[in-house]
Amino acid sequence: MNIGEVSQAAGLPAKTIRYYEDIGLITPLRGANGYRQFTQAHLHKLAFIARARGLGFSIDQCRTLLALYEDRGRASADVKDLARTHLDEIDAKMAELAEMRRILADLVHACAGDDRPDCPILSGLAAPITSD
Amino acid sequence: MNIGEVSQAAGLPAKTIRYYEDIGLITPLRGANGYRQFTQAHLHKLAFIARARGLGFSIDQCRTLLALYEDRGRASADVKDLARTHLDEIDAKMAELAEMRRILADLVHACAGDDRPDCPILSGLAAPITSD
DNA sequence: GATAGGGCTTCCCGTTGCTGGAAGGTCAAG
DNA sequence: CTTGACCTTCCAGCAACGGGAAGCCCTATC
Repeated sequence: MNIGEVSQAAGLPAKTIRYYEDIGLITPLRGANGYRQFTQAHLHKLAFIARARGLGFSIDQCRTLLALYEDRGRASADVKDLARTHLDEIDAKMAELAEMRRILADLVHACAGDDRPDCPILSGLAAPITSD
Repeated sequence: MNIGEVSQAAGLPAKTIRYYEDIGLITPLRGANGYRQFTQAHLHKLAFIARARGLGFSIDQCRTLLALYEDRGRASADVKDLARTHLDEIDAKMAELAEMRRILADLVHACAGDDRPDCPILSGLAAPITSD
């Protein structure tokens, strides 16, 4: 397969696939014309990466996941550890966003949003909300 | 004030403040020795930016917020629009994270996490979960 | 006056994960 | 033979800084 075809099949832009080759995630063969040649195994790997990325795993985590995937002697505990680490990262991000959201929603709620200049949002940014 | 002092007072790394100058967010004066000279007004602006960044506003949004802040004739509706846009962005990110979290948590839950190689997490990544 | 230390300056590279674009080779169809 | 869709490489850039080098500046101490 050429890159266009795997791109379609894996749901990844060709640019991304070239990038993945650059950083050593996959290593397609080359045809006589210099075109990259992908096998079903390559496609399988790319789809694997695409899904892992879709779950928010970093490229480095994907690299580790791929290595575990291809290591038939792995312990599932290792995979689970990695996944749980990532789950914690997600939870941390969600908590951070929730906190932002909470404060921001309060400010938005307090703002009249009319044509007058008084704005609790700007005031809130100009000085932290002191509750005394 | 020198950069170290405002850095402390605004809670921003000196590097960040220099960067903000680079991109035109603030324009401190310069002393005879070439050192940046910050006024209380500069500090105020930096603290404003720091809080806006803390709420997740992009640099560009901060630029707009600053402009609105300094425009005494602004309409609070403009501020509210921007804030609401950002609120929507936060909601979108949270939804995306929640969806990742949901799937990932399922996979983690299904994984024994022992020394055997069978791993639903890897299987789930290798092929999407088909419920038929 | 020399020296040590801290703070300040600029400059340039690295990060993450790509994306866009230019300049050019290749291939199949008409 | 030409057109157009592929493919190739390389270079640049995004956000929002952070690290570190090389080199002034300022103050304190001896």
